[in-house]
Amino acid sequence: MTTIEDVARLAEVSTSTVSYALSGKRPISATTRRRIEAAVAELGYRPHAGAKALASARSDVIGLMVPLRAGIDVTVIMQFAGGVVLRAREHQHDVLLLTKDDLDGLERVTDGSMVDALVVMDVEADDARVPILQRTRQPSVLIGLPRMAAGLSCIDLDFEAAGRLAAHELARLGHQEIAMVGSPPEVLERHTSYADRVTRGFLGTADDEGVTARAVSCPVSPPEVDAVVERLLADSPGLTGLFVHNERALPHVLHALRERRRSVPKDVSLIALCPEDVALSQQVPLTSIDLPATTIGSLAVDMVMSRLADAAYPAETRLIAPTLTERASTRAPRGAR
Amino acid sequence: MTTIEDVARLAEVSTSTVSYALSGKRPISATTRRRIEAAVAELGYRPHAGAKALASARSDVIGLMVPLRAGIDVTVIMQFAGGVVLRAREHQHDVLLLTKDDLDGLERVTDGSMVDALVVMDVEADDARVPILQRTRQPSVLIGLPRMAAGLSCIDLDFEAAGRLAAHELARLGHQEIAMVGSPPEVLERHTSYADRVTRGFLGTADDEGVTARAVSCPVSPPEVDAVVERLLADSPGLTGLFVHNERALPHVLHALRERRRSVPKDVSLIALCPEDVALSQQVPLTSIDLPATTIGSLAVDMVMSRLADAAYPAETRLIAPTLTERASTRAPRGAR
DNA sequence: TATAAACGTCGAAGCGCTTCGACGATGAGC
DNA sequence: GCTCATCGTCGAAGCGCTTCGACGTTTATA
Repeated sequence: MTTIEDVARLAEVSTSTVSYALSGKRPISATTRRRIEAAVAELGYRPHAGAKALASARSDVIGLMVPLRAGIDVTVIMQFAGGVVLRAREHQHDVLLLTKDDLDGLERVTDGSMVDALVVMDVEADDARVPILQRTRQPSVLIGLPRMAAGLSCIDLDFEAAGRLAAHELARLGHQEIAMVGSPPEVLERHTSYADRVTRGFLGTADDEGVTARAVSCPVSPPEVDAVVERLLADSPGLTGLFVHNERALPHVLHALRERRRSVPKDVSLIALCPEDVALSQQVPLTSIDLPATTIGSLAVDMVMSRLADAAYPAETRLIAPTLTERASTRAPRGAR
Repeated sequence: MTTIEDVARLAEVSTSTVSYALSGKRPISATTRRRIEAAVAELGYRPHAGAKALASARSDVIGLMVPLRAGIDVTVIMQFAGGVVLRAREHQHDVLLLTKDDLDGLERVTDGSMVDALVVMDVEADDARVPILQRTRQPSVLIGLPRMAAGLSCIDLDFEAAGRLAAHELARLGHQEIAMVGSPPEVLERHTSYADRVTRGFLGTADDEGVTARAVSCPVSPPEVDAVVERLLADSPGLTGLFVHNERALPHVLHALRERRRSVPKDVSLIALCPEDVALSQQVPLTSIDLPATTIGSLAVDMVMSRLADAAYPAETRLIAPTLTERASTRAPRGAR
C-alpha cells in the first residue's frame, strides 16, 4: 500500500504539505503542488479511508436506509437510490446501504462514525428510526413525513397536492363519479405517510368540487386486483374516472378494465401516480402525475450535505409540487358538456 | 463520543484488555469480561469504525457493485442486493453501494481500503472491471461469467442449463416449433454473459431434440414487444411453445398473445425465466424456471467471506442448477400424441 | 523603507483502535 | 519441589492521516 509518506518522499516535501495540497485547506505554491500531483499519479496514491476518517472525524460516507424486502414499488426505490448515489458521488461521498428495519445497524453506523449523514427512505407516520436519528450527531433527511420530526429534515413529493391535482383534473374533464385505487392494505396499516396524504387530498378536493369520490385500498396480485375493480364497478355504476396510486397493481387494473369491456379512456379515464417510465410502459400511455424519485433522491443528498457543511443550517421540510402530464388515458366522459 | 479508553477506565482494566475481551482474540477471565461488558453497556460504547479499520486493516465492509440505472430487471437486482445485504450482516459486515460503471470508484474503495471484499453484479463477457479486480488485494466474486476470470470467483444461475431445460420441457410436452424471446438488444450487444448462455442452451437442446427453434431479441416497450410477437407469429405459423427470458417484456408478450387470440396455454405454451414472484404475478401463473436471486446473493457473500477468512481458499465458479416449476402456462399442444 | 499581513512549508501531536511482547501468577508434569 | 507451558493482563508501538502552531519569506501598506 502506498501512503502519504511515500508521496511526500517522492515529491520531497513533508506529509503535511501533501495533505494540504490534496485537501486545498492551505495555500500551496503551484510548483510544489505540481510535484505532489506528479508523485500521486506516479504512485497511484489513494488515501486510506479509515485513517482519514480517524484523523478528520469525517468518513465521506452517507448511509442510505432502504426497504430491501422486494415487493414494494421496486422501481421507485431503485430510482431514489440511483439519485442518492449519483448525487452523493458528486459530493465526494460514498453510500453505505442499510436496510430499513435494521435499527441496530442504524446505531452502529452512527455511533461508530461510519457515516457522516443519513438518508432514510420509506418513512412511516410513527417511524421507530426517528428517535434514534434525533439523538445522533449526524444530520439526516427523511424521504417521507413522520408525524413528529423535530430537528429532522424531510423531503417528499407533495402527495396531498398530488391527490388534489388528480381529483381536480378528473373533475375539470367533467367526471362526476371518481375513485382512487390506493396502496396495498399492508402499506396503509403501517401508515406510510404518503398513502394517507394522497387519499386525503383526493377525497377533499373531490368533495370541494362536488364530485362523488371514494378511495379503496388495493393489493397487488392479479386476482385480488381484479376483485377490487369488480367491486368498484359494481358499487359505483356511474364511475368514469380512476386515480391509481399503486404501481404494482397498475397493469392489473388496466387488464381488469379491459376484461370488463371498459375502454380507457373511452369509458374510463385513468390518472396514475407513478414514475414516468412506468406510466409510459403500460399498454396505453397513461396520463400521470410524475413521482420524480431520482430528483427527490438527489435533493435529499443536497439537503443533508448543506447541513453537514454548516451546522447552523436549519432542518426543513420540502414538498415537491406535483405535475400532471396528459397522455392517452384521460378525456371527458361521454356526453359531458 | 465514548472510546475504548472510557470503557477501560470504568471497568478498571487496560484498553488492550477491553480490545481482547471484545474481539475474543485472547483469553480473558470471566469476571473481567463481565465487568467490561457492563461498562460497554453502561456507556453505550461502539468502536470507531475508522480507527478499527486503520489498526486492523479490516473495514468490515464489503462493496456491492450494482447496475443502478433503472430499467434492467429491477426486481432481480433488488433481490440480489437483498440477499447480499442480509448475508453480509450475518457475517458482521456492512455493504457499500457502488454503481456498475464507476470504475474509478472501484479503485477508490479498494486502494483506499474502504472495503474488505467485493460482490460484482451484471457482469459482461469482457467486463472492464475484471482487470481491476484481478489486481486488487481484496477478494471478489462476480455474479455472472466473464470470458476471462483468472483468479476471480464467479457464481450464477446455470443459464445454459436453464435454456436446455426450457427447450427440453417444451419438446417433452410435444411442441415441435418453439421460440425464445430473449433480452433487449442493448443487453445482447454488451454480451452480458447470461444472455448468450441461455440462448446457446435453448437452441442447442432444441436442435438435439429435433425441434424447430429460434431465438429473438426483444425490447421492453409495449409497442415494440407487440411487434416482436407479431413477427414471430407471422414467421412461424406453427409456433406453439415460447420461452421468455425478459422480465420487463413478459407482461406485454402475454398481452400481445391475448390480442391475437392466442390463448396461454391452449394455443401457446409459455415458460418464463424469472424470479418466482414475477411468474406468479402475471395474469396466468406461469410455468417458470426460477431465478433465485436472493440465494445467489447470499452465496456470493459466503464465497467472498471464505476467501477473506482463508487466503488459501481457491477461486471457484459455481453454477446453480435451474429448477422448473410447472404452473398454468404450459401443456401439450393440440393434437399431440 | 520599515512593518504588518499573507504565503508556503514543516514538525509534531494526536484521532481510537489492534496487536506484539512482556511479565507475574497458576497449574501440570515428573 | 522444581521446571515449564498456559493464562490473564498490561504497556507501548504503531496504523495513515489531518491539523495546529511555528517559522522563514514574500508582498503589500503606509
